[in-house]
Amino acid sequence: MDTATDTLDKMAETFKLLGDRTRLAILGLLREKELCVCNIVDILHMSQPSISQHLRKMKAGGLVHERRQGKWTYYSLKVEDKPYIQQIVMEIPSQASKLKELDGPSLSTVSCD
Amino acid sequence: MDTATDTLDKMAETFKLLGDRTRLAILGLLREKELCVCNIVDILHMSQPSISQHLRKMKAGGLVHERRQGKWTYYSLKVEDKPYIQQIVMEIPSQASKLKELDGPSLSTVSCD
DNA sequence: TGATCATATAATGATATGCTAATATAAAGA
DNA sequence: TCTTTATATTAGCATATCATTATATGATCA
Repeated sequence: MDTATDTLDKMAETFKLLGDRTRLAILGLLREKELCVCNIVDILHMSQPSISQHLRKMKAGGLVHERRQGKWTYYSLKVEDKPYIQQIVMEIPSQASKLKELDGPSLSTVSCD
Repeated sequence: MDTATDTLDKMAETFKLLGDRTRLAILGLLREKELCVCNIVDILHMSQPSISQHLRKMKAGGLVHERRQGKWTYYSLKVEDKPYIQQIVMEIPSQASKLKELDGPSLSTVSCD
């Protein structure tokens, strides 16, 4: 296996991470702001283990950064050092509307498309 | 499902296509020039059905264009209309060295990394 | 210390993916 | 027409992936 082969495999692994609707949605959310696991669970209406596993994979793949604070684990994008990945994350349709309730008064205003 | 959801799914499908080592290699080859199936089979040392199936998927996903001429089917990139995909294809490590034998005198010079 | 909250991990099952082997199609030439 | 060449398609199998269920860890607080 030469260097180009290694790079090809690494690229493929990264795109596998991006080839999932839920993970793209998470990246779209993290583009707006750092979030804890429970925020993402609430917003995407998915189970906690499922979100946790997606985040673990993306962390292993170097796409997100983890920060622990008390009971919470906060995740944020880690794409500054990866120009073409950053480009891709910018292309994800905005998830900003789903973040509204985090700033607003009530969870009852969550949009459920 | 809203429009953003559709787009998210489409993006995920595209990245699934890119999340395979063989398909990335094929795209890297097609970046250099249009190729027929048998060329790709020879260069990548993979079975004809496997390559054919990968090409079919990429054609379905709109990444490549098919042109039939006589016994041969030629494939080429179809990414001009997709800026961020085009960007990605440019990032694929060069496969140009593997194309040498197509211009050179003998197949015995094929590089097999 | 015991209870609760936030998150992680493990086990399981269903579906998806990629390769191979075998066969089908279709064009070109003898 | 028969054969060869190039490609496509199908079926089968092994592995990978994703969601769920159940359980574990670890921090906070009464």
